[in-house]
Amino acid sequence: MALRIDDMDRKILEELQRDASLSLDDIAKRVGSSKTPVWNRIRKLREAGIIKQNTVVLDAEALGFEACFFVLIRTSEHEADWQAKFLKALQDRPEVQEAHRLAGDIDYILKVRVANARAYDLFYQQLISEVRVHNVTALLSMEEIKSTTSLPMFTG
Amino acid sequence: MALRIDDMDRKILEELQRDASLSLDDIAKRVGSSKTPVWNRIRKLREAGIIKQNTVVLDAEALGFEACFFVLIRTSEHEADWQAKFLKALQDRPEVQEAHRLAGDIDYILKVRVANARAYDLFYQQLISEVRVHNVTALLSMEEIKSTTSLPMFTG
DNA sequence: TTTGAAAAAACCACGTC
DNA sequence: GACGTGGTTTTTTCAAA
Repeated sequence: MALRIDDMDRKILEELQRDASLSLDDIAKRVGSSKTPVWNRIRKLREAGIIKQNTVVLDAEALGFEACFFVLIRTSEHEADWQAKFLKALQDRPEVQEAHRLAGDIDYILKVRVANARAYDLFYQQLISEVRVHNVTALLSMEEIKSTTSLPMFTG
Repeated sequence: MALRIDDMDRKILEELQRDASLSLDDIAKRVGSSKTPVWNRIRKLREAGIIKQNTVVLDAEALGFEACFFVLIRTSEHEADWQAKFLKALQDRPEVQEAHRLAGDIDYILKVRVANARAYDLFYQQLISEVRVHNVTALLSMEEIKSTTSLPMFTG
């Protein structure tokens, strides 16, 4: 689990984040190594869970998801069973792309992607009918200025 | 550009989102088709820009990114050159994973991933020294309840 | 859409340092 | 231990039917 990551690993991860469809040879060339060590490192990173998933990034708008909301939630309930129910509701809804429990005044933030405002309202109505929440504020995104899943490998 | 997407495309995209490392044969089996048509569809989806990127999802905590903030920004400036400068500042910072321009009271929301609270403060100080903002609220994530990049292909 | 064949890439065993 | 070479197997790619 506590895998030691060195600069070579970081370089490989950087390349994979940028383009996971590169061949081993290409990655090896870019990071200044060769096939086998790169392959072994990727396998280790995968087994250690550092690399969690191989996926594709899709164009949300082209697929009809034209609205994106950030939802700020305050609740007065903090009991375990309420939390479990709330959590399950979020997990079950594919519109919810992110959900965080927060410190401070606001208890939760969600990122919700839907076709349009109507679809958001449907989502919202269903959610509040399932779990009790004290206060909900929806922030509507007008423009996605930046969106990346990449983590910076060489912060410095 | 205006590629017509059918259910078979959607099934393929669903599989690719779940695991982009599957072989064509495996995908074909899962979606009830065979290699060549699946390959042709993927190529088209790629060329049409529906599939934007192949990437890996990494374990942020394992890589030392232990803090995640949502930053709400209000500004009094709405001129073009201020906006361009602000936009560039966000693009240039790898800590900023998402940035949206919002409708309403709050002008922008950012999602920022950093090593710790100290690193966030550094980021914050640098940002406000570069661009003028009226009001900034940082929401600290205590727990990532859900995180997915997957779009639901069969909303219904 | 299926078949199939050429090219490329992944995977893995062995030898080297 | 980590790296490199090379060979086998799988997969991708793209014919042609």
